Amino acid sequence: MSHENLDYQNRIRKQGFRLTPQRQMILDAICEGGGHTTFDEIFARVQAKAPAVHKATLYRNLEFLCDLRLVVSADLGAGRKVYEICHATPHHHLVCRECGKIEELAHHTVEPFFAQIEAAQNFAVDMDHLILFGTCPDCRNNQDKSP
Amino acid sequence: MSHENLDYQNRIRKQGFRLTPQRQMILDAICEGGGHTTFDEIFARVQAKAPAVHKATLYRNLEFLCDLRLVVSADLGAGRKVYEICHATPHHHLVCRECGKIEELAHHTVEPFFAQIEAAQNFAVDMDHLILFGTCPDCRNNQDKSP
DNA sequence: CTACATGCAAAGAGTTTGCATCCGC
DNA sequence: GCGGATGCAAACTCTTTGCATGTAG
Repeated sequence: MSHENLDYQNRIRKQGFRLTPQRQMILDAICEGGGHTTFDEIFARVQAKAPAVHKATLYRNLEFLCDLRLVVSADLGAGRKVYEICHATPHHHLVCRECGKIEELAHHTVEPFFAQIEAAQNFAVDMDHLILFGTCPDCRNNQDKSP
Repeated sequence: MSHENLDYQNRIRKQGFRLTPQRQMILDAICEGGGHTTFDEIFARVQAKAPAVHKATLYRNLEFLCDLRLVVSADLGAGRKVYEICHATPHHHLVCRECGKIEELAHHTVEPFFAQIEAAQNFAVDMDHLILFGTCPDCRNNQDKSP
């Protein structure tokens, strides 16, 4: 989940914006999440390195990085929101209602489903970040054992 | 989108809860939404009839009605949350990003997709209210005409 | 008459904004 | 040095909670 190959330095500077240490640390902190990270996790990681960084700066920069499409955010509902480095291929998530664990769902699994909706109803679904709730394999096992 | 056939009076009273005028008005107001209604819309409709009804009462009752499964809520992300009367069959929605229009998506279209995920990853998707964003047929036509 | 509900106000959490200062370019 | 970015604090919105009063059953 590295962001080194994104040429983010130039993509920020090209438009007259500045590559501040805070922005670099924030990008690093999102990468450390290994895929999806909450605001609080990012904030904790940044603060560990630079305690002076303010929450307002993180709010402003998450919006900024999303605008530049260096980062994408996904709203899990119920106030839960996660951020991750933006990659070329859209990908999706399965969120367990029991334990909160997040699994990945490949885009090629989702694509035929969207295509089917388009064929049937002429509605072009455009979700680069689908979130599906349910029960993960582990929790399904535990439920079977203790009904 | 009537709720008269839900036997909601008894379903509330059976468990020792009370059928207050406020609760009736709130149920009515959700129905008026014709499918999905935001908190503010419900509040405005209730206040039009009874200005004394407090926001806290609406918060408490929306949670209460969702607990009793008389109402379901769907989180559209970005702070957008809608409520509607709960019906037997789960149903899903296609939301147009351009015009905001909401179309229905039949459950039998969605079911095989969930089954496929379960077969592949052993993850039991449990969404009785899937929301998919995209572009509706009308807006797709308009886009073609003016690129 | 009893316990659940309501209205009110105040507290709480999460996020945004105005402004002086700072610093990348 | 210019203009964008930061840190700070205050403001703001949205939601929840405690409590006295009201009222459905």
